Amino acid sequence: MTVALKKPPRSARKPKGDGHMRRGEILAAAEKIFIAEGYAGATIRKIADAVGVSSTALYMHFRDKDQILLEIGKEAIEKLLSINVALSQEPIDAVEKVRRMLDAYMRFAFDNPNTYQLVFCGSNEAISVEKQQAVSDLGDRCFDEFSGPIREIAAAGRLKTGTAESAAQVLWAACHGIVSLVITKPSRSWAPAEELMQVTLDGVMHGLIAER
Amino acid sequence: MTVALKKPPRSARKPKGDGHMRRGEILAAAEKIFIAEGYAGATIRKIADAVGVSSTALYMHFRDKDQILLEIGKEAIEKLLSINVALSQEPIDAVEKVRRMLDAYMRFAFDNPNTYQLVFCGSNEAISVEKQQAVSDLGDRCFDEFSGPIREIAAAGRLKTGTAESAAQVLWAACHGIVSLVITKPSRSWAPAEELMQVTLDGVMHGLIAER
DNA sequence: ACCTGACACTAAACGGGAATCACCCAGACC
DNA sequence: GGTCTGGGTGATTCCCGTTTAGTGTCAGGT
Repeated sequence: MTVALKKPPRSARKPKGDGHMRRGEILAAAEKIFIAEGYAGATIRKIADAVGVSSTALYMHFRDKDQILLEIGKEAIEKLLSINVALSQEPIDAVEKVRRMLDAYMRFAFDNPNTYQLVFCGSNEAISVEKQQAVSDLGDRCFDEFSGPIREIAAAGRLKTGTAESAAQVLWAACHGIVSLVITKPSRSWAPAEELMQVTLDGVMHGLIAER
Repeated sequence: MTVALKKPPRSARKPKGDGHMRRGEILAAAEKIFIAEGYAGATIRKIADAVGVSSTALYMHFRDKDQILLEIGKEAIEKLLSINVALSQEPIDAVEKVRRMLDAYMRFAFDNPNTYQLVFCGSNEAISVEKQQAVSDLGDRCFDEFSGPIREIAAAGRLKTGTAESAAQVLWAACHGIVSLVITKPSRSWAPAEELMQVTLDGVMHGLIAER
């Protein structure tokens, strides 16, 4: 008498996804779950089930959970970076560039709330520094694109207060502030998002940058 | 041969902390750990060990982990609220009130980074709405104290843009933005905190509120 | 045709979180 | 005495992320 199989072990084994095929499948499933249920909701087991594979299999392709989700964040930020790069090359006034970059930034956040939280509302020290290096670098490059025009403005003597460095950080932070609050505290009663973005942009631009 | 006791079971039982004494002990221990190690670092077991009691005992006094930490947050926000209340009663210009409230807000955040994160960088939906009702209410009252002077300013026709509601939210958000970024991304290179606070305040006040 | 090793994959287990269970015991009250 | 009550306990449950030890499959050398 041979060994009786105790369970149908998943209706046979999932065939190999050759090359980087499986990796892509995992990312796609993880992104779907992550967008729907956030960081905590996107568990290794759930992702694995969605792919139709054992949870261990994910570790063939990614070092750990954070690497999966940061990869998703990376792809999202690449889009943001490309918007900034495109804007920075357009032949428009530096002030207008800044305004459009910040506008794009806020819209990006509202469109990808979970990803935005993952990357910019950094689950504090939960994710180690080195792990998010790739994402961090991309964020830096976004910020570089943004601070280019700010430096132009500063060089033209049109900064009302602060240095190019602090002004860039404050402008960025003001936009981050409104989107992060609206995203993380959806139960509060907020003014319409469009109005908040508008008031933030107008207020902060006029407050920091002198009229021509 | 009788059963050997595997461990000395804690050097006898911890005597009862009568009344609300034990509750206070737990809060004190939890606060210390939470401030030092953040939300994830403050585990039920660690807190219980620090008090010298089994982890189960904490559930005698608190419904769950979040209630312990939110209680800590509550106490901290009460301080912030009392600052705001005191400021709102001083016989000074509404604009000056707003400025001082925002300044106090940012300093509070830098002084209590972990508490600030817990309350204002809300681990999204992780903590259910009802659970944080008490803290939320306190937050609302802080915001009410803050939006009082803003409404005064709006009524005086001195708002450059937006309504009293959206202006208040944007002012708050700008301050939240800078402190939350500095707190959650300490590895980035930031301008000095004093400068960031200054530039934020100046920029956002001048940008939203007309000179007298 | 046969080994062999690399590879994608697996079940099972580990350790550590929050929370719950059934029980225990000291003291108050009758 | 008895009984109730409330703070206390160890063991247990459930779910995490991650690790271990192994299994099936296939390409390539002989």
